[in-house]
Amino acid sequence: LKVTHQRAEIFREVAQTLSHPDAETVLEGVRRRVPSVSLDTVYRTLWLLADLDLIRTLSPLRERARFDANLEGHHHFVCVRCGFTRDFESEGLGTLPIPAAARKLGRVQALHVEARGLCRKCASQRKSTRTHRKEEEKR
Amino acid sequence: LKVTHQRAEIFREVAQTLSHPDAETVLEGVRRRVPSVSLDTVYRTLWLLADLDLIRTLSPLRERARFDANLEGHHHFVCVRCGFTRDFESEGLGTLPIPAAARKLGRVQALHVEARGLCRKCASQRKSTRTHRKEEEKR
DNA sequence: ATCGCTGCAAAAGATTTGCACTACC
DNA sequence: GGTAGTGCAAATCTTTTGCAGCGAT
Repeated sequence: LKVTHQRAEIFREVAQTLSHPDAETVLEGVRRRVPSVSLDTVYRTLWLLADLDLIRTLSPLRERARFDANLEGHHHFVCVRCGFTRDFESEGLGTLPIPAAARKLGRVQALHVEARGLCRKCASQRKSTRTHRKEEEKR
Repeated sequence: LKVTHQRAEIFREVAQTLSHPDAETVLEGVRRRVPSVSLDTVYRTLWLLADLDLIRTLSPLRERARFDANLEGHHHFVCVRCGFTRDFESEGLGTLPIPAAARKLGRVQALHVEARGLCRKCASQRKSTRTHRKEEEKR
């Protein structure tokens, strides 16, 4: 597992910005220094770094758009292995004050809490592959 | 703006499940009752319903994968208009107890708070189009 | 010489769009 | 008859994969 020029620059690019860039944006940045890098190397490297836990993705899953008809009770439990997602409600969370640090960044309209972990099923099975959401149980 | 058979069934499908389905999954469900519906109608209808605020998407944005090298301070401010996203930290949020309702769904490893709202720039401009993240400022 | 890494090009997957057809007021 | 909604097929966009060449051990 080598620290190549490309890999170093790709990591540097993500590490040095505050903007949570997507792959395309990382590519633009890296190309200023390494004009020959290709988008697929960026993807490969980003997921590699994520596997090594050197970076994370914003959303814990690699996802397509998902929809939700529950307009209340806006907190979610998400299984980081299989994508199982359910709403939950909590008194305590409903009344959280908006943190000052968040307010500095803009006008906050709502706080959404995401509880990440393993659903019951995955917690008992524990394998190690990164799974995709087709395995999610549906009700 | 009509309530067609398809639209009613698509809404019903999302409203009746707890699983936050993606478009493909909605299609499967609706097809049991309306075999002729097509995937593009499902998409069109889902986004229509979202525009009407009858349903929501799980993530506030229509997004591609985004990456993050900050492994601490895991809370995010997200501008629902332009996608501007920044970390923020907060003492209070770090010590939140894990809600019992979440614990029922699985083994919770961490709570992530997302503060949704309008960034400073969007808060001053206020237009009404759904925007995409290319407009995000990058630093 | 081998093995992993890269770039290219093509493939795959997800979502959107153009267009002609249908249904309804 | 006109307008909005649908289905189909093709287009687009994002991400992944196969493969051949390259570079470092």
